[in-house]
Amino acid sequence: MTALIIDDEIQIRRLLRMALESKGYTVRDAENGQMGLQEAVFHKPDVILLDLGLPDMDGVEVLKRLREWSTVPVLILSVRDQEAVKLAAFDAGADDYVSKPFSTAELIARLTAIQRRQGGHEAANLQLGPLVLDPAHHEASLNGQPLKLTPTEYALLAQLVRHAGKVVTLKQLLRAVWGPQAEEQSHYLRVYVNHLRKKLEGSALEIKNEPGIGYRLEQT
Amino acid sequence: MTALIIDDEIQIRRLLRMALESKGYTVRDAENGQMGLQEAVFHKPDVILLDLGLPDMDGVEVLKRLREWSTVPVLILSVRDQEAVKLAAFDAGADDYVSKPFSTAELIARLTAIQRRQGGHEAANLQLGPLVLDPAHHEASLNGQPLKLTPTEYALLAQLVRHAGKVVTLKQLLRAVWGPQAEEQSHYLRVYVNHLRKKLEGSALEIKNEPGIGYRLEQT
DNA sequence: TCTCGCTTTAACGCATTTTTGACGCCGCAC
DNA sequence: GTGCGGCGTCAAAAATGCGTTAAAGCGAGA
Repeated sequence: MTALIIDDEIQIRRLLRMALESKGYTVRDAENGQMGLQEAVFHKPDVILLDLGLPDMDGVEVLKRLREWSTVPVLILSVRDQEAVKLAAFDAGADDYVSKPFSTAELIARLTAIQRRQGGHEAANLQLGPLVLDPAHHEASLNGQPLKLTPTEYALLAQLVRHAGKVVTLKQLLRAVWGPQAEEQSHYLRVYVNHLRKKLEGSALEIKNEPGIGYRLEQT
Repeated sequence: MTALIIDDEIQIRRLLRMALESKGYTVRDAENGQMGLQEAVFHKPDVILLDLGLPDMDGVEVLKRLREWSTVPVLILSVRDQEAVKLAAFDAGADDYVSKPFSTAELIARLTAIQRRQGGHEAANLQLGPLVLDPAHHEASLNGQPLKLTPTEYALLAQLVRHAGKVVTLKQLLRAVWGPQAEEQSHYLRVYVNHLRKKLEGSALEIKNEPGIGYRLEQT
């Protein structure tokens, strides 16, 4: 379970890091918006703590950019307590908003609440027929047999399983697996869908293509 | 989308009811814990607003009982702002905690955030009679049957459905589907309208031509 | 440094989709 | 009746997207 802290004040980062690590989180941090977004793309944290007052760009802007491709839970930290700011943050896709100064215990409690809610989708095993994905360990099994997948293969398959039976657009898949800058690189998908198809051969699962739109994972 | 308010103060219930109804919620309410739990069992609301200071039982106790069988999102309202109370509430399974007096706008924003996370909010489908378009998945269905459309066909039909019953000019259609540089290429439309008409055959929908002006999608 | 496994890039044949062009029809003006 | 413009239909040609395979990069660990 990893958390990403995006805040320019080092004291805050230290305080939060200690609190989170004591709860078993792996913590990464970033001191401005740009670096925060990069971290998010690269390390795919399970939760993000985002300060609104960043030196390089507005926190709400960071959140908007993030939401273009990620649904990771985001808790906003801010010294500003004005209603308009709060509403803008929630509107941009924030999950919670805590004003500084804050109680770390309450912060952790709110974080837990967010992740518990997220848990219904994420923490529990993803399952579709004979295929089981374990997000905690990035492992998969098919018909009870372990299924060996590379990290990229796993990420792609997980995305398909989450929307099992429904079409997932090329852009959605590329954003989720390779990041927003790879939105147009649809050849990645051709290669990796091919890998997955081979590994799913003989099972009741099939990855179908909807030409020009995306892919769909189906149980036959 | 229905909300359940559990609070003993009638002013609060009225205030919340108005705010929620204006946002399109169906609202039910209860003035004590027992009735609240009954309502929850019987009407299965999509979200619950729970006051901690109830006359018959402690709000946290209500929440615990509720969590024995339900995972419905719960937002706590309370006059008490002590940390210990908050932590107990989160620990019992609350999704958010708002202290009275509160801003209704912020409350609604927090409610929306919770429900967004829950997945209750889904992108609005375009619908016209037996035809449903799902923009999130670029899928279409007619009379419940999936309808196979190429990307261009989908884009054109979506444009017509958005202006269902009204004439859409040739230029508008061409700009929306093929881009502004194709404004004059009205022969594209002749071909694709033809495709769509064939695929809509037998349904109650018809694409009519208004000579020299544009096309109109009608329910017959 | 070498090896191994994973990711990225490139190339080719095939299927589908889009574009183009041809032709006939209808309604309207002359 | 004749000519004309916009429309409907069809089918061939061109373009695009997909599946597949293999080789070239790349980084971590021996």
